[in-house]
Amino acid sequence: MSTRRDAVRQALTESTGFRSAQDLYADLRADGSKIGLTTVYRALQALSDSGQVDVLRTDDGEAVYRACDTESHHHHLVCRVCSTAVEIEGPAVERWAVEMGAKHGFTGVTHTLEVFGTCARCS
Amino acid sequence: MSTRRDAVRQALTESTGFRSAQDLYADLRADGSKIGLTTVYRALQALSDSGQVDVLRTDDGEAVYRACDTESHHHHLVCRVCSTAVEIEGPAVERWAVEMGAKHGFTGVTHTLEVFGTCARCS
DNA sequence: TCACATTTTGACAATCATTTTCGTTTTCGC
DNA sequence: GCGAAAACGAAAATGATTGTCAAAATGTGA
Ligand SMILES: [Zn+2]
Ligand SMILES: [Zn+2]
Ligand SMILES: [Zn+2]
Ligand SMILES: [Zn+2]
Repeated sequence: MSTRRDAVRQALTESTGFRSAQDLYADLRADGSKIGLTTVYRALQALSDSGQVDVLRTDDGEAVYRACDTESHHHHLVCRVCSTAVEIEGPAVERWAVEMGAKHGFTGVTHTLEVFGTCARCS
Repeated sequence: MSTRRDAVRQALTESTGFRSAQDLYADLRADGSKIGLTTVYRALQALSDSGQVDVLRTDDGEAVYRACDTESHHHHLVCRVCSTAVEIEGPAVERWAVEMGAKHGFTGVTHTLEVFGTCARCS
């Protein structure tokens, strides 16, 4: 892994919430890095492809990323205000999704699930 | 509701799956309508604002819409190939999301949840 | 250390869905 | 019919993301 990619991973790790490529680019430049926007996008692409970071879309379609503690399947409880996120699990939901798919004849079932709210600090 | 908006709603109703604004625009023009792309976007905006259609984002961030049978809260089982969707419900999931939010001090909890798979016909 | 192949980088241009603008057309109330 | 307000649509503007391509960094064997 190159130095640049590590810088992006690092910047992401320093945040508890989800950040966009543009956010990270601004952060890195503000810290004095000469990294280019294209490189930030490439690093995030590689990191998400290898499952090292999670991606989700904001309401307006912008992609935001997060370096989670675990790489195993999980979901997020995200603050609508500051975007801070908590990793959560729901075994029952996992089962429900698969059952629902089977019930309607769907195969290769997967799912996306995010919970939003306003965190204690932002309330 | 104007004639144009109705045309958009109609085009959406004729499909069992999710369609993008661009898709609907192409469909309508193909049917001989002189509708403009801007109007399609405005109609979809209004329809989703009033809760008459559901919206979700594809992996590449494009917004896709669907005129569902019910306006009450529900989720979708979507075919990855043809985008056909089935409306599904999961009372347990609804409770789980709220509990999870409360457990971490989040207020005003909502959630997004979509199940994907390959439908029987597309398998 | 040196020449050369390979990978990474970043400035800039190109895409493409979506939004804005703004002048024109319809619709509505009277 | 008439004027105000709402709806339209063509064209320009936005803004995130991707493609291009030459320069810079890195690795490798001699
Ligand atoms: Zn995560
Ligand atoms: Zn918060
Ligand atoms: Zn299908
Ligand atoms: Zn729900």
